[in-house]
Amino acid sequence: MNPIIQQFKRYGFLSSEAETAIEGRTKHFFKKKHDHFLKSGQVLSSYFVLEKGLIRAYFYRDGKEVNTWFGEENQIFGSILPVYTNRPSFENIQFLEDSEVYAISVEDLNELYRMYPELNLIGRKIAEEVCVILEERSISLHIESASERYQSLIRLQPRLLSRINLGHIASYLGITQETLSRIRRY
Amino acid sequence: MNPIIQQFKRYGFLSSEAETAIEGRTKHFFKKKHDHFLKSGQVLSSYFVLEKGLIRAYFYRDGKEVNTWFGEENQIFGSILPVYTNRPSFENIQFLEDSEVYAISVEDLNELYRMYPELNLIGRKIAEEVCVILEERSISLHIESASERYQSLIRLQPRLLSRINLGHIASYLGITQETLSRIRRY
DNA sequence: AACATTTTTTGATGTATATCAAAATCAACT
DNA sequence: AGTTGATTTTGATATACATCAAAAAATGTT
Repeated sequence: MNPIIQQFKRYGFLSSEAETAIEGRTKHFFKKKHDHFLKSGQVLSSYFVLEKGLIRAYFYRDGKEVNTWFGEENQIFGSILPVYTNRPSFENIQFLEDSEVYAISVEDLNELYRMYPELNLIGRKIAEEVCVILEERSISLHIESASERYQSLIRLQPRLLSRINLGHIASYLGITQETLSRIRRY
Repeated sequence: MNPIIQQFKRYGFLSSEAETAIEGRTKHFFKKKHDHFLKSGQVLSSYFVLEKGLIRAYFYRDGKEVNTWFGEENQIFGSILPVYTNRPSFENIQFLEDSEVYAISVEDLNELYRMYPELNLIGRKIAEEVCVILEERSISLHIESASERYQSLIRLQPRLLSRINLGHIASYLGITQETLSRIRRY
């Protein structure tokens, strides 16, 4: 089954008509390691699911890349900003491994919301779950030391550490790679 | 007009039946400065609006209070966590001025979502807007220095500074009051 | 107005993390 | 297996911010 539909069904009921409509608008494609999904400011991003693969979201600050999150299999993600404002995201999304992707564009999603208002319950649940995740992330950045943030990451997304290099992890944690190296040495 | 309804209408259409149902479930009350709205873990929080007043949300860390956000007039807020999970928030909410409040409980809100599914569009929009705000907050904590975070606060919520003491502001920014004082001195 | 309480500022010193430079290790390719 | 480039670690030093203590200023109360 289309993994977007599979993810949607975790949040609420989907009529078979809505399911068919989503099916017809789902894009399926493959990307190579280092490819970009979205160039910031170019394309409206959308919700998507990795059947297989790994991605990072990042933006530029003083010419340097800053990672904001990582995505693995069996998650639904995308930028909320374009869904909410209909404007492009400032985030770039890059594949860190060869990946198989199912995606739905913002335009299609908004049309689906119009045609099948029942989808708004699922959209609400997804946005609410993202709020909870972002709240935890803010608190972690607000009060935890570098080493505590690293421990939190190990606890919450342990598999990431074996798939992503330490430079990317350090950037996500908001510290330098040197500091992360020293933290790991204990 | 009931300011909860007023806020809801900023996000989408509300049928007159739904409006009446919300009206009937809205609680209206007054609170004194220093009162608490919710004690964490006790009561399920809800969406609410300040007709007049000022609040802070905070939690405890190592016995000390840490502020997570402030709320003023003409905003809708509450913790998403209880709405999403139906479990109490870890946050405490305290009034920083004598306040007039309109509120709707999580139980009532969830019943309204069931009775008037159209409300899910509004709920989705609200959650999506909160996502955008939380994303900005995370980025601020991720990459900005103490002084930059202070400047961002001045830019985004200038009126807060004249209504809230510097201890509360410093806690919100994730720095000590002494550091904030030195930042302000330039 | 005088006193008590709260809030803000100042000073001295300590600590976590950044920066810069280089070495060591690992991975990829021929 | 040897060479090249990427990743990770190590060392020396700098900086932003914390901590502790106290003074100064502002605010509230009788």
